[in-house]
Amino acid sequence: MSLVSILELRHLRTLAALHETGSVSRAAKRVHLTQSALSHQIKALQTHYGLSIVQRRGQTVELTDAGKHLVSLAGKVLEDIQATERSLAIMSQQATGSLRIALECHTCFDWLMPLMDAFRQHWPEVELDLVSGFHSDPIKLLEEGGADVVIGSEHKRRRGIIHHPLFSFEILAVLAPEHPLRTKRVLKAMDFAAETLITYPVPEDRIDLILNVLKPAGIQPQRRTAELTVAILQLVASRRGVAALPSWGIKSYVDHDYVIARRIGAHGLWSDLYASTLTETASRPYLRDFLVTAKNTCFATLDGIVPVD
Amino acid sequence: MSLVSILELRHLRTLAALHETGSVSRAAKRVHLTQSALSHQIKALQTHYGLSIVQRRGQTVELTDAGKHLVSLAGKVLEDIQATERSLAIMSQQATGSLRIALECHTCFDWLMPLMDAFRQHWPEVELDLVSGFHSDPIKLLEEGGADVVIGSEHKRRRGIIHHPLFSFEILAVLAPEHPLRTKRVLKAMDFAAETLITYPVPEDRIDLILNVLKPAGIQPQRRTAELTVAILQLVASRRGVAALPSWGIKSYVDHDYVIARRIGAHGLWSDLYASTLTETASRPYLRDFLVTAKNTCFATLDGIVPVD
DNA sequence: GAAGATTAATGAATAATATTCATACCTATG
DNA sequence: CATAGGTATGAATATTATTCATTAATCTTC
Repeated sequence: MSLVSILELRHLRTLAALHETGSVSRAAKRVHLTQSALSHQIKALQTHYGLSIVQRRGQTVELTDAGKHLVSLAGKVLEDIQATERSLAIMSQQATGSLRIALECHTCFDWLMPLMDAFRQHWPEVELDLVSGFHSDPIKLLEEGGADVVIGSEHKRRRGIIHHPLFSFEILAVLAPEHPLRTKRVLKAMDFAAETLITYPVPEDRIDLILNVLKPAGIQPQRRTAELTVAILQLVASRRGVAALPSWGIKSYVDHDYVIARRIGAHGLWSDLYASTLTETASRPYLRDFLVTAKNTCFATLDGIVPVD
Repeated sequence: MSLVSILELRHLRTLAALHETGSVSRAAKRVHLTQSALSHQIKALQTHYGLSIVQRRGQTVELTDAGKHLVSLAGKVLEDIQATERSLAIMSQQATGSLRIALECHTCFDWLMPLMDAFRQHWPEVELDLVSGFHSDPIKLLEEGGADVVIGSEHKRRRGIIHHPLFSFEILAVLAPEHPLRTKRVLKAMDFAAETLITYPVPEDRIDLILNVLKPAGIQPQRRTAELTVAILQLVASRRGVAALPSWGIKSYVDHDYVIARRIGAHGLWSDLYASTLTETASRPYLRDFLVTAKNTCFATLDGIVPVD
C-alpha cells in the first residue's frame, strides 16, 4: 500500500464498464482496451487497497462489496465530470448548432425518446429534431445537410463521414406462442420458406434476415409490412406471420408471453448499430456528448447488447 | 478536441494544488512534480477543451473561469474519492489502532485542533490522543511506543523512522509596535544582542533563532519563557522583550496591530515541519489520511507556508 | 537602470508505466 | 471430452508523462 493514491479515472471508467457489462471481456470492449489490460488494472487496485474488488464466480466475475463502493464512486465522479465538461463546451461557444436525427431503424424509437429528453435538458441551445420519413440513402442526407446524425446499420467507409459504433445486437425470430416452430431452439433459413414475414416498410436490402440469411439460401417468403413495432407484434401474435426484430425491442412482449423468440442460425443473427455524422460534426462537443450518453443509456437499459467488435 | 476525454485525476490534483498555491511552481512542489510537468499538463487540457484554463498575470498565473470550473470539480471529486478510500480502509480492517500525537512545536495547537476534530469524525475507531508534556527526545517516544506520530522539525535519518514533510514556514521576529527596531525592514543577529528573547520553555537547541542565527554570531540575549503563544505575545506587546514565531501563528495579531513582525536575515529564517512515525505506522491508512488532510488543511488555512523543498 | 532572482513556456530526451501479446488455466456446455 | 468462452499473469512493447535544458518575461534590489 503506497503513500499516495494510484487511483485514476481510467480505473473508474473500467469499473463502471465492468458493472454495466458484468464481465471483464465485455467491459474491455466497452472501453476499447483488451481484457488483459483491465485485468491488470483491477489487480493493481486490489494490491493497492489490499482488498479484492472482484471475485471469480465460475466463468465470469462478480463485484465484491469493495468493488461496489468503487463503482458507486465511479458513477458519481464520472457524472460530475460530464457535467463540468458540458459547461466547458458551453464556454467555448460550441454549445449551439443543430442535431437533427434521421432514423433508419424503426425500433430505435424505444430508446431514443428518453435520450432526447435528457439531451434537451443538457443542451438547451441545440436545435434538436427528428427527421421523419424514409430515405433511400440516409447518408446522403448528411452530405446534403438534411440531417446531422443518421442512426442505422450502414457503415461503409466514405470520405467525410464517420460511423460511430453504438452497439451490436441480436435479431431474433418472433413467433406466436403456439406456432409449430416453437419446438425448435434455433431456426434456419428453410424454416421461413412457408412463412409470411412481417417487416417494417423498408426495401429488402435493408432487412438483415433477408439479406444475410434468406437470400443466400435462395428463400423468398411472403412479406407483409407494418409501421410500428406493436403492430408487427400484434400480427405475429394473431398468427399472420413471423417477424425478426432486435432482442431488446421485444423483450417485454416475450416476458409477458405475448410472443416467443428464437435464435436465427447457430450463432444468431447479429447486427451493428452506428451513428453516422459528417467529420466536422463529429468534433462538436454536444455531438460527442450525445454519443456517449446514447451508449451509456443503451448499455444500461437494453438487455443483451454488446459493444461493436 | 479528441473524441474521448483525456481528463485524469492527475490533472484534477494538479488543478487543486494550483488553486491552493496560486502558482505553477509551488503547485508542482505540492504534487511532487516539476513545474514543467504541470505546464505540460495544463497545456494538454487547454488544447483538449479548446479553452484557456490559466492566464499569465505578470510573473504568476491566474485561473480563468474555465479553470475555476475544473477546480471546483476537482474539489468535489477528490473529496468523494477520499471518502471512498476511507470506507475501503475500514473494510480492510485497517481502520483501528491508535494515533497518539506528540507535539514538539507549541504553536501547532492552532491548526491541530480542527484537524483532530475532523479526524475523529472520519475514523471513529481510532484512538486519538495528544501526548502532553515536554520530551527531550520525542523520536524516542515513537520507538518506545509512547506516541504514534511526532510533529516537529527534527528530520535526521534514523532507521525504522519516517519523517513525512508537512510544510516549510518562515519564523518572524515579533516586536511591540513602537519598538525601536520597527524602522528596520530586516533584523540581523546583532539586533537581538540587547533584547530579551521570549520563547516557549524548551532548550536552546530547539529554538531555531538561537541555533541558526544568534549562536553562530556569538550573541546570547536574555531569555524569558512562557507556555502559550498568547502569553508570549502579551509580553512582547508590553515591551518585555521580542519573540520569534511562525508567520502563521501571529498573523491575526499582526493584522490587528497588536504587534509587528519583521524578517530575520536577508532571506528570512525558515524552518520545516515534519510528522515522524515508525515505518510500520506509516503504512496504516488512517495515518496516511491524517497526513494528507493535515497538509490540505494547513495549506488551505495557514498563510505563507510552502511545501518542503 | 542594470543585474539578479523568480516564474512560466516549450521542444527534445528520457523515464515510467499502461497496454498488448502469448499463454496457461478454469468452467460451462453440447 | 473436446470446444468455446472466460480470466490471470509474466514478459515485451508501445505509449505517454515527466524531466532536462533553455528561452522569454516579469519583478526586485542595489
